[in-house]
Amino acid sequence: MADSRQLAKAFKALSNPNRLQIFQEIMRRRQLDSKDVCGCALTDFINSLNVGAPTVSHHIKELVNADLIRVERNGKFITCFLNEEMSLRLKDFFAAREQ
Amino acid sequence: MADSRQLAKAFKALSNPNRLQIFQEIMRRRQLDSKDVCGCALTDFINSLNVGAPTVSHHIKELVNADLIRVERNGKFITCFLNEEMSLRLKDFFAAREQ
DNA sequence: TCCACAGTTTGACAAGTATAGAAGTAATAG
DNA sequence: CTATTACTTCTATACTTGTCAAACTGTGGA
Repeated sequence: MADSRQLAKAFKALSNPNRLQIFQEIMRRRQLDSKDVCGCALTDFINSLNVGAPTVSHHIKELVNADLIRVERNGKFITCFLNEEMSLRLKDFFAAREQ
Repeated sequence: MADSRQLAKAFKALSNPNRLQIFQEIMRRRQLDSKDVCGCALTDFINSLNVGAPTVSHHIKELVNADLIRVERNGKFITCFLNEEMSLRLKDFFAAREQ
C-alpha cells in the first residue's frame, strides 16, 4: 500500500477549488488537439481565477508534485500539460469492479 | 461549474491517508458479494488504523458528507456502504476524452 | 434496572495550507 | 544595457485539519 500515499497526494492536490479549476482547464485544453493550444500558460490562470501570481505558482507546483501535470518552459512562458498516466490510474481507482 | 465544488469536496475527503484507507476498505468489501460482509463496521477501522474512535467517527462523517459513502445503523453497529453513483462520477471525471 | 459496548460530540491544540506582498531570477524586446 | 514581462521564492498571517481526551448518547443483554 505504498501506493496509497501517492493517491492521497493526488487527491489532496485536487482538493482545493482553485487548484481543481486549474487542473480542469488543463484537461479541457488537451482536447483542443492543435499543437499550439494544447497547454496552458500560468498567466491564463492568474487572469481567470481571482488569485495572485505567487498563489498560482504554488498551486502549479503542487499539481506537478502530485504527478498530475508536468510543465515546460518556452522562453518567458511556462506551459502546463496533463500527465495522462496519472489520470488513467485515477480513473482505474474508481473503476475497480464496476461496469 | 457549481459541480466543481462537490468534486473538490470528494477529493478533499480522499486526501487524508487514513480516510483514503477507510474508503478503499469499503470499496474492497463491496466486492465480496455476500450480503453479510458487504459493509464495514466502524470498529473494524478503529482496530486496523492506528487512530481512536472519535477520529474514525469524524472521518466517516466526512466521507458521508462528500457523498462517497452512506451508513446504516443496525442495532449497536453502523455499517458503511459505497455510494456507487459518486464513484462513477469520479471515474468519468478522469475518463474524459481518453480511451 | 444497570452495565458494557458502539459510536458521537465537544473542546483543545499542534501542524498544515491558502493567500498575499515584497523581493528575486530569467528571458525577451528595445 | 535597460526595461518589461513572466514567473518564483521568501516571509508572514489567517484559516483549516487531524487527532486525542473526556464526556455524552443509544442499544442490547444480564
